[in-house]
Amino acid sequence: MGERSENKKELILEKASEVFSRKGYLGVTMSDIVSGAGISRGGLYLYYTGTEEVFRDVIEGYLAACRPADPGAGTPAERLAVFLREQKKRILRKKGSLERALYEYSFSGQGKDYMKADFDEGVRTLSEIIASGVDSGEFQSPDPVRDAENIMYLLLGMRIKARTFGIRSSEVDSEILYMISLLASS
Amino acid sequence: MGERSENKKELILEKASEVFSRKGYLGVTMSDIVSGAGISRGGLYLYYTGTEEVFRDVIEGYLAACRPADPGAGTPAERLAVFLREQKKRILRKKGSLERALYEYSFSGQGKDYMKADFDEGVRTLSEIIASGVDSGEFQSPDPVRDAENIMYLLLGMRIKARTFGIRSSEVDSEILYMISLLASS
Amino acid sequence: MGERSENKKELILEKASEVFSRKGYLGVTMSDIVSGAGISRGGLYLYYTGTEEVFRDVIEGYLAACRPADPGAGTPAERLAVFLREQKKRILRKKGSLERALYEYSFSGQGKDYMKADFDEGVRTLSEIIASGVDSGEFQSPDPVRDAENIMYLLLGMRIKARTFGIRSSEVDSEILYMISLLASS
Amino acid sequence: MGERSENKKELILEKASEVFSRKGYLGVTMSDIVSGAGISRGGLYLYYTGTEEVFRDVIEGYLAACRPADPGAGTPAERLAVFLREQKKRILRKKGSLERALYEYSFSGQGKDYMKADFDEGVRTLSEIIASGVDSGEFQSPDPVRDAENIMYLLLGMRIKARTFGIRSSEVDSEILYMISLLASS
DNA sequence: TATGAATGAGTCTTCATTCAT
DNA sequence: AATGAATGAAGACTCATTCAT
Repeated sequence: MGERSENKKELILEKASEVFSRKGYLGVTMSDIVSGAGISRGGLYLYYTGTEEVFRDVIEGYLAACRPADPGAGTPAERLAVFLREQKKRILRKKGSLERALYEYSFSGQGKDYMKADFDEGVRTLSEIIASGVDSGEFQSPDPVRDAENIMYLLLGMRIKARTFGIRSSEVDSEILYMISLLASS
Repeated sequence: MGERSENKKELILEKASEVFSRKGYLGVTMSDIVSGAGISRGGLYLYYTGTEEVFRDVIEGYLAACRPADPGAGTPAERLAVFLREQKKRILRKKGSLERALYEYSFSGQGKDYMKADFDEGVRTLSEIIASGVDSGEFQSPDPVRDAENIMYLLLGMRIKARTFGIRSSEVDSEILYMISLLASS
Repeated sequence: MGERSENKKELILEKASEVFSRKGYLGVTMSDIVSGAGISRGGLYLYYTGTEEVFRDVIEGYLAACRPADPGAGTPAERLAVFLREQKKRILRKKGSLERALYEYSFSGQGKDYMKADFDEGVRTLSEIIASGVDSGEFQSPDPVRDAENIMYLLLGMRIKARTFGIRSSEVDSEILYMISLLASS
Repeated sequence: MGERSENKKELILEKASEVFSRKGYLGVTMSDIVSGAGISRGGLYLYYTGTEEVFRDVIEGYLAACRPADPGAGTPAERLAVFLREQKKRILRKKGSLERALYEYSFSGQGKDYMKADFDEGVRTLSEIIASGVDSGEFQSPDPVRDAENIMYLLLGMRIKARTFGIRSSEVDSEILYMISLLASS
């Protein structure tokens, strides 16, 4: 029955993820989550005390899935390419993207700061890749952390633009190439 | 009478601006706007049909005030400095900032796309400055529009970060110096 | 319109009084009060924030109406008779009695202690009557306050009995005669 | 099995008694009873059909424990003293007192009338003690039943006062001494 | 016997919007 | 042009009760 609970939670999260993806965070009601999740109004409260709690589970799953962008293996250039490819996917993702919900939640200022964790994690991974690239002579960067932050700002900006007035795949590519060109030791 | 109406609208917008600044877009109710604006519940409907219409007037004023970043005079380097100084102010602004409301509104996908207009406007101004700098030999840039977009992404990313998990003045400065260094013809 | 508000409040209190009288305090919902008071669900909240607030207004009116048991004029024996006659009415009252609601509210321990105020008020009035009777030689009482308390306990006990398993008018009379006989200076 | 059932019932009643003592009758939910009684939600329904049925078992045990106030032996004065000492205990009892729940239940008018049975039982015991005291010349009482009822009203009033706005031990003593003094054949 | 997940009705509360004045 | 009382439709949450296991 712990088993059954987990299954139910899975179902709820699946539906909830779809809802948060479609409606963002602030506009989502318990009813929204309930309808279609094959569960009753009251039943949802057996698993979650409110929308925020549901959202936390959903967003943690989402961010965890976004994260493993660094294989940890390969040359720095390869690792960077993998990282940026994943980021591009995240920027362009239509279905199931929780970016809007994430921003609405973060703006609301309540609860955990997933955006900060996400940003910091990106900076950490990226600066490590850049630093090792500098060591190997593949990259040039007077300040790997600064360059990592710089790239994260760019990616953040593109994610926002993608969710509001859209972005084309080619635009993302263009920016990515630019980032790489700056790091490439000429 | 038309006169008096305009005065009333001014009053409403003033209060509404404060409310949207504090609570974002989605969480604002007609009551929020009414209370303190010196107008009655019903009276608000004589001027606006709902929160969205109020918001549109508010945000248009806000964005207009953010815009005049290019004096149009001076050397390209000076014009760029002015532009970026204004952008920095906008990023760091605490009181009266409508960034959160703007993003929530844009995410919601209804109505006019203020973010696109704002972004495009920035790209236009900036690319023009860069292009003239290239002409004068002050700047180097193989593709002024691309560089302008690049800078706008960075600025957008910083605005978001500032509203969610905070940004320090020195971080903004660091990024701005970096942008300038890239443009400077070495 | 202050006028209209007051009228509306009157209407609400009238209906609410009937409801509290019939269902006690704990079982009463906002819906109970709303239905029949000629007001909408939401409308009630314009006047009261919840059942407790309504109850307070209702019970204060009720207790005020129960109180003026002492005319303050006449001989002590006459004043005592008047006081006890009023108390008897209160004990036997069927329609509109708020005793049950009062006890449920007092038991719940939240908010103001109307029972204590009511009891103390009774002791005060009664002991004053007895004391003046002792002065005039009509009554004998070694300790007027003690006798007043004694009588209030009896009355309280009878009120409770009346609301739970009933009391007959003759039983009340019998007890009242007994009280008087104890005070009468033989 | 019947054995085991009885054990389960014991457990339920123990916990339920604590709950009713703390929250009265009307505010108690099945969840309240279930939690801590070491029984499941559904399991409770195997023994009881709802809170009222549980309450009936609980209150019957409580009243039975309150009752054996008359040892049936000793002089009438001794028996009276024992009776009143037990009543005083009941009035002042803090932990485990079910008076509030009893009144709430009785007021609600559903089900058996425990208060009546309790009151009548008291009158019966007391009038019998008084009558035998009159026979032996220890007491004087023109109407033992009337005096018994009188005392029961006083005790009832004090129990109520104790549960609502409190009573001091000395107040109870004072009233008890008064009762005795009235009965004492001068 | 026993479990505890699940249901759905009921209650509280808020809010956009209307309307008589 | 202006008021603010009033409405009714959501939305959040709780609870007695049922039911598959």
